[in-house]
Amino acid sequence: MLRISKFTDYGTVILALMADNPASTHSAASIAQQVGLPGSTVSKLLKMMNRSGLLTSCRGKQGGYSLAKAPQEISLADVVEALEGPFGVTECSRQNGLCQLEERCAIRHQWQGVNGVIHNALQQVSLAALQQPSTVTGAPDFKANA
Amino acid sequence: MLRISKFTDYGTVILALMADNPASTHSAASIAQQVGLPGSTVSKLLKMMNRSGLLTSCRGKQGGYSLAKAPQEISLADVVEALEGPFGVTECSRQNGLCQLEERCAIRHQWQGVNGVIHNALQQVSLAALQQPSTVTGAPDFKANA
DNA sequence: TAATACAGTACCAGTATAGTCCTATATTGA
DNA sequence: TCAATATAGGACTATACTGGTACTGTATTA
Ligand code: FES
Ligand code: FES
Repeated sequence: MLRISKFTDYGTVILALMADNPASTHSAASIAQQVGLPGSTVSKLLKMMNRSGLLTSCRGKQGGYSLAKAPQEISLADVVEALEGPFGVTECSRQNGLCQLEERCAIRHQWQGVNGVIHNALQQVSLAALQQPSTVTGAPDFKANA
Repeated sequence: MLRISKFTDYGTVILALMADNPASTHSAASIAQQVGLPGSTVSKLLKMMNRSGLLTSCRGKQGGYSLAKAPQEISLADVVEALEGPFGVTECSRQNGLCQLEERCAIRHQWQGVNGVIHNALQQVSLAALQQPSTVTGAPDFKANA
């Protein structure tokens, strides 16, 4: 399926929650409780997003996580890449040498174009946009002639 | 990963090949040979796409598959849906009752918007467009304000 | 120094993916 | 009629990924 993993989905939910109070720090436990997911899962996600640079962390009492950047500057593309690695709609559009058809494939370049378009789409949706109701609409504008 | 399956990728390669000769019928064996994939795999894909209505088939000698519609009228979205089922970027954006967060999730609606945008993007790329070099470009035009 | 909270990683079960194989059925042509 | 061709429809396998859990270690602070 052309689908993001549940983890990434959860990640966006968590980040959206944190974006409500961008200044304060949030502990894994409190986030888990608010969002209704098992603590261990939330903890794992926070660790991953921290390692990818989306969050900053502090240990000890009063510790927790907070957003590394302003909500306007974190996009869905950032979250996807943080939790799922390099962006690629097809195996082939992400990196060379992964697809056995690469040599004789006539449409590889086209998929890379599609990949760019979708990546771009996700880049234009920030955490801040997620908080506002129904801001994400509109059809993409292609130069594809057909 | 936000990625289509290899099968779907292969499917587009096969359809693009068939779109070169939209009129004639192509046997599974000849397609496999041209595209460089194992015959059994190609056969499976053709059967799936036939059942989804993308292709028409004819058995017996001189039999084979051909496109059910003109190359201009078959989009990447069609192929994805034929081979991967209903379109949904997130578990939740596709159907109700699949995600445990549904009730308290603040951003479900936003993901559905993103889903629509991506679906739309794939709908705008047809088999005919795949054949031409570098026709797929351009950034999507969002109303998302951030 | 004890409690808190993150860091890292290993682990497991369930599921999806990619690929193969086998039997049945329809069509054609000799 | 018969044999060859070619699709129809599954069942089946091995592998990889996903979602979720558990455990050990380290930093901070009251
Ligand atoms: S390069 Fe992989 S299918 Fe085209
Ligand atoms: S409804 Fe599933 S994460 Fe929002």
